[in-house]
Amino acid sequence: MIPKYKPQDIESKWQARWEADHLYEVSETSDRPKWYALTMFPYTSGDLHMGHWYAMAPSDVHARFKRMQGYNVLHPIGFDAFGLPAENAAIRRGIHPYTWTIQNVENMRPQLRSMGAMYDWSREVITCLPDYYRWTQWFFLKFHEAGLAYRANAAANWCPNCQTVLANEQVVGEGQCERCDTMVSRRDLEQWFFRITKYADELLEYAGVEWPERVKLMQRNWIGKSVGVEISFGIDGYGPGEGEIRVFTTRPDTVFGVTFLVLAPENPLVAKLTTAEHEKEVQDYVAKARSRTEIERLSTEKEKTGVFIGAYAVNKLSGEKVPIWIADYVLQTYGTGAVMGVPAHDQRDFEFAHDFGIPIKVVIAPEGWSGEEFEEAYVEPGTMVNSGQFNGPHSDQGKEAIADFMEANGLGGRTTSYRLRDWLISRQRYWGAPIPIIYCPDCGIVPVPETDLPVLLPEDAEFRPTGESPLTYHESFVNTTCPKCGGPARRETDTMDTFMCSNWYFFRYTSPGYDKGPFDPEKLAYWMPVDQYTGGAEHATMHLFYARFFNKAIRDLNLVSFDEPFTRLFNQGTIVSEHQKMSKSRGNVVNPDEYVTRLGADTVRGYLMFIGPWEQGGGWDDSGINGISRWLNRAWNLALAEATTGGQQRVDPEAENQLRRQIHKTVKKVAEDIEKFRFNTMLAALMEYTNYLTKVKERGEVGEALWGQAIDTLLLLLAPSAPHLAEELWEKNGRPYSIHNQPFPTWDEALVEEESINLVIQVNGKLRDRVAVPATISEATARELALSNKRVRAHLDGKEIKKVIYVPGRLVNIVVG
RNA sequence: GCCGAAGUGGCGGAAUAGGCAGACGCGGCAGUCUCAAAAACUGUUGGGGGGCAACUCCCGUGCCGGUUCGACUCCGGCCUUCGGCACCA
Repeated sequence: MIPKYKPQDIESKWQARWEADHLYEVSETSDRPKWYALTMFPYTSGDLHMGHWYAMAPSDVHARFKRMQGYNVLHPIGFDAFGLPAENAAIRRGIHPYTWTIQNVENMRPQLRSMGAMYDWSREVITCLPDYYRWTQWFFLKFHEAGLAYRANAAANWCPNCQTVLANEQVVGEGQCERCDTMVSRRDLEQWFFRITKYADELLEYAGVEWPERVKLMQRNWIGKSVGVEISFGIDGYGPGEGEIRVFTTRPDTVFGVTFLVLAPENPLVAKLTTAEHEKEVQDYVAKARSRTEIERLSTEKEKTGVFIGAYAVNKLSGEKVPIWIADYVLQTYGTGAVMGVPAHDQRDFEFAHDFGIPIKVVIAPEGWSGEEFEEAYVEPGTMVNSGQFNGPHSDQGKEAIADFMEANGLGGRTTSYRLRDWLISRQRYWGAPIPIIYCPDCGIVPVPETDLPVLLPEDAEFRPTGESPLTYHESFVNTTCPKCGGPARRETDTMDTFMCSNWYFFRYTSPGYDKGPFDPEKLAYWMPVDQYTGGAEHATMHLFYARFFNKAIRDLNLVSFDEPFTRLFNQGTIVSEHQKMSKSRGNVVNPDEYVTRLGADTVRGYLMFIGPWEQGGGWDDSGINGISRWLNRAWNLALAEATTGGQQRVDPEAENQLRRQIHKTVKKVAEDIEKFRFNTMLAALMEYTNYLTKVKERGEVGEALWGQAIDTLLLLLAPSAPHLAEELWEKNGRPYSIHNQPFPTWDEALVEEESINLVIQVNGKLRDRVAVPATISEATARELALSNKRVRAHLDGKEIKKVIYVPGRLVNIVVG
């Protein structure tokens, strides 16, 4: 009698055993090659939900596979714990952010354990604890020392009613505060930046890494490198040296076509140049523009808006006077905060000029153009016209000629512009790592000495909205003494962006208890860089980009020796529920616990892998989960069944031969699919294998030895995906503990190749018949077979055969006229 | 809007150096077991037409067009959905 498969009885048992045996704890002394398998650590926003499982279960399968392949695998876990949700929870529920966060960690730990992942829990990292953020602050000091950190003015969302700074997420609807519905405005604050733009060019390279092209492309577009020319325009009424407007353009060849200039509403020149009669209108427009989001401002869909400020610029090449406007589609943060308007050769300028009655001047002629008006901007290259001394050549040469001329005459020069801007890390919030800076009335900006770290986040701060950073009102925190002169001084009250915490958690995993630095250099040298990083596709630009910058910055501080932190990257898709990403804040989370209780973790792991390609994500729908449950049940019964022949029935050598091929084919498919994260087809192959074994058992044509080998292979192939079930069956079948210390099966390529194939026969590309033939069939035989085929002949019927196409091992296509 | 992906049966999906569309699973239908039901197991299942029948023909991968002996796959143009857009993480 075969015992029933009850995941509830076996899963917690094995989890406890593995942990007691320290099975998944790793050290640097192994003689196996190292493999660092990293999954993006979860944010402590509440309970673990299906979205977390979707990220973590398949990556655990991959890590387990690598372990069985013979690697010394580090697969750590930790918690991203600082940030806005904890502060919101604190305000809403009146609990301290620390309490709320740690409660969530306590809830998530057993949930994570219930997944049966091979995490090395001895290396857990929590970013909101002082022994961690001490080093986050230390890195800030190093960046400051190296000139990578600086202060500048930057706008923040400001709710005039709540008197507080709002995150973008807290601005809802048409730009209202999520708490009180008041229209949000922008407020300039002195804030800290990291000079990420210094690394813009290096960040465009991906030396020695295997990343998906689409992620690299997104990051390259995020950097937005564009090579062009900065051109100086004079200002009417101002003498040389008294004022100029610099614009950035990639099209210097069109400079004679400039009929207006547009400044960003925030451009400091606006106040200086606006004439008295336009002042009211300009001020109103600037105020309106500042309340709009960048996404709204840059939309090419909406109607163009802008106002004339009353002043004129002078085109130094043509000597022409053109009006100066302001418009919200020009951003102060990109280029020079000013653009030249060439309506004939830029579609956005064309529409702007059309709407406001500005002339359109053609300077690049399309082929065959004879002076007619344009219906839309002509953005392609062409012949230079209406451009004074530069008339005649192709615009590609004109571009260079004009750039040369400008450089020679001091009117501008070649330059490179980036869409990327420096990273604003200041947050006017409580729940983050305090920025370790002191402001002294005498000495100015003074970094906190390393020996005084960590700058502890005070527990008793007022974190409800007040109008200032919460720490500002904490007197004993703010008031301190200057480390330089010993006089009274004030602390920086802003905290750091949580992306700074997540920039280096994977370094910390290599030596989590280390207290002489952020990490033990020797252990770091052993484990880093990360061999395989997996995480949500939504992190393609921000986290993954900041972490690369961080790595390069600390490399230049001689803290690490490698250029890229993550050698291989895989971004899984998003699991959606109610048409949106699953998240606590959206209230659409699905709790995995009830499924684990009812069907077992192995089933949930399998189902999440089976619903589709991991990189695509998909909607949560549990209607198919029983299929996985049933399959694991079948595998269970099969593995514990009596050997098929029992020594009585006759062993059929052909059946054994076929089974042997099936084993090797399945091993190959499973190994290759796990390697490439194609978990859905990996499981499909295992199901087919299970179905095949069921038939083999019914027929009873194979001997005990081979059958035992077939079942062992099944369990070993299942081990990464269903670790508890595989371990239990391995033990029940008398194999030595643990299955997770066994090598992954290998395959013999000769046994994978098919002996016979189905030759497809087509007429004019349409399938007419399939014939089983030996894989070694010759072309002549295949053609002959096709032409003499009964079904084919019916379709040839008197028609002329034009040609016959033969694809070896696949098909014959007969083309008739 | 911009950047990046994806659209295939009733459903999730499989198949791309261009070569059998629908693997595997869910659901449905029929059957076995049962007093009965559930569970489990077996068979069947893209749509339409013809044939008593073994069988056979036509249509079919978001939409429109193109390249090719042959297109889910390549090219051009749309539509829809999802992720990101710098203070959610």
